[in-house]
Amino acid sequence: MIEITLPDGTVKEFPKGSTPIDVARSISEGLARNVISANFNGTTVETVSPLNENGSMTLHTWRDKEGKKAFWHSSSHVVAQTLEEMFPGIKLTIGPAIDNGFYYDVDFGEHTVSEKDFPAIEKRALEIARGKHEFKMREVSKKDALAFYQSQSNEYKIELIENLQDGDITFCDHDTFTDLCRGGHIPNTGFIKAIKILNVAGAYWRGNENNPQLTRVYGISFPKQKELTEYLELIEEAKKRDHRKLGKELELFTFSQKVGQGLPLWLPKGAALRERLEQFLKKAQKKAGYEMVISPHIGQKELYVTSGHYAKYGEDSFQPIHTPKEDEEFLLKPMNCPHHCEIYNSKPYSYRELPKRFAEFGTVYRYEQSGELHGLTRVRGFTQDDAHIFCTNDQLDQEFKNVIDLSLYVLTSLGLNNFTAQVSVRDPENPEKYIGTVENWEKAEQAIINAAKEKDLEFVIEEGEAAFYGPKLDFMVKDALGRNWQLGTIQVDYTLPERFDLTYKGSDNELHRPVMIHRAPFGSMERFVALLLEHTGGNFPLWLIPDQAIVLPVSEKHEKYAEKVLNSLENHEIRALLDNRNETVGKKIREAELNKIPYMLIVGDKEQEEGTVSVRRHGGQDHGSISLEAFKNLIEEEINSTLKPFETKV
RNA sequence: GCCGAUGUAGCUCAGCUGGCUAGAGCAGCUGAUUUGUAAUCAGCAGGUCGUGGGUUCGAGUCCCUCCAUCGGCUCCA
Repeated sequence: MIEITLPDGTVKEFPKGSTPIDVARSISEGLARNVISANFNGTTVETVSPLNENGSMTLHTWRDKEGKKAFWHSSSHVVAQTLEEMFPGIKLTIGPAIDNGFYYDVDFGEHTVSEKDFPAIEKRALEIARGKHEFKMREVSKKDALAFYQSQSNEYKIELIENLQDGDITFCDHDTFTDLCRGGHIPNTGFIKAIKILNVAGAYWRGNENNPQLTRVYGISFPKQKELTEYLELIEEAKKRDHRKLGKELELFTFSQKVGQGLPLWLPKGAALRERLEQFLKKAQKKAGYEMVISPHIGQKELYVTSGHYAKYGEDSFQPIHTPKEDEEFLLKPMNCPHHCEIYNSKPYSYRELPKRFAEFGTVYRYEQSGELHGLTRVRGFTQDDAHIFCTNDQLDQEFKNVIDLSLYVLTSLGLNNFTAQVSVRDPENPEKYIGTVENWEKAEQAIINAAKEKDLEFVIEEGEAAFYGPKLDFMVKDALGRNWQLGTIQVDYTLPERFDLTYKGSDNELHRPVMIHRAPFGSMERFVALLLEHTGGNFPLWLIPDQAIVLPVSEKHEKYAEKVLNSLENHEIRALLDNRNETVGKKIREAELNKIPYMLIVGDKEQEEGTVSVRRHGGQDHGSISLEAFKNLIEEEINSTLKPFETKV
């Protein structure tokens, strides 16, 4: 007998050789039917593999993340089998589960696969699934594994196997299909009731652009057809929140081929919205002891050679600007830090004056690869809500924590509560990607981790995601389709102060090197507005939205009164429009709804007589006829309930 | 930059296997209507079919170049 410990702590005895499904059956028949994946002593095991020792077990169904992973991974096997049948001679590489579905990277050789092939692939894959073929794992010697893939001339699998230890190699068989696989499958293919091939895309072998490019086939599968339908509907709904679509509809920003790709043009409503965001942050920053500075949009090439940016990005940047004078070169500024270092350098500092906190809404230009540009989230010209804090080593910890507070204030004030905090550190494999001493890197990484811990911030550590000059704490937010974007960032930097020879006079009357914190709570105005659009669907908080109210006169007779109302709103600093077109009230309401204007003020005979406005909230809620004073209070209350002032200890 | 797809009026889209002066709805303009909580009616105007080239008697439709956009990959100071 063996003892199995379940997640709730209970221990049950089973005959040696029992399977996770047997364990599930001991709990309930229903669970036994639904269990599709299991974890034994911390590793994923097959639901049908015999257990021969004591241990702790977690069972997974479609409802949890691990279950979905097994489900989608298994589906990738079925799709791979289908592709191999339909396109003989292709070379399979890897096919993992992802957050939403799975993919398989395939070298299609002579074949091409396109959207037209999807229905046929889906049909055949489902046929295979219906066969209820069991997934069976078996151990294979390294020699046999290599021989298997040599017979298929599959250099990719051979490369994978060569990096594995003999004895650790397993194959998974189902139906006629065999794949190199470390396991984690559903019991059989019959659980898969719906399969959708979503798209194909290029992907480099092992993620390296010097390697051959494979075709990545993305798909998703479900245990019920209905769930697939619902998923596809969800995607359609999400597309309606696409910031590119909303930005156009709400007249916030645009792009022009003539101006150039990746160079956003902010329209009046968008510019006003952005201005409001900037004011919001400036107010908080003032409280937090920042001083505003301004620096030019270009700088001498030497400036970026000093900072190290030129060596790192010079070739891939906008190329230098030349002047009538020979040998004179300027670069469009790709970041503000070197300028701020020189601002710091404009005078000597005593330790008593630190920290210095220089803030600037600095517009920068980066020549992003054309294929990377994406709406307002990835552009070539953008404005960072940048600031650089110059402080002593002793102040670093507190300063960093203060910046975390400010960043959290920004995110939560705007309702972006579903962020992930990510500590981005060096890639230990590629030290040549970074500048600065190992000692300083360790100090900087430790400072960030300590501050994040002290702030009780839940965070993940990502290796290789650091900036080339220092580690950072990033706040990641997902867009409507679930893609992760970096918004706020806080970075600790010991390197630039060295390179720019920044100093301060300490209490010991000696010169010391300050530490530098780079930070941007929004990240960039462009990306922040984009994510905010996708999260709110264009229904911005009242304090931020371009037009807060619109006055809708019932007929021409009420135009005078409507103008009076508008005037009064303006006097109360309520941003309002007047729709005095010769249209029906129904139509004006419809358009105001489509334009997502929060409050519609309908004025007709009744309101004119009583000196009131009939208030309709976006979405249809009726506040009835109330006085302008009451409406003003309504707006004020709503704003005060969402926009709290920044509290700080500084 | 790479792989794949897309590009017709301000917007959303139709235009079958190449064949008369390229269509619709919305938006716009003009006029009528004077409207009470998500579309009043009529008329008018609007496109060198992303760009340049080619094939053809004939190209929105087929082929090539470039540009832009979309989905990924790589990159992201």
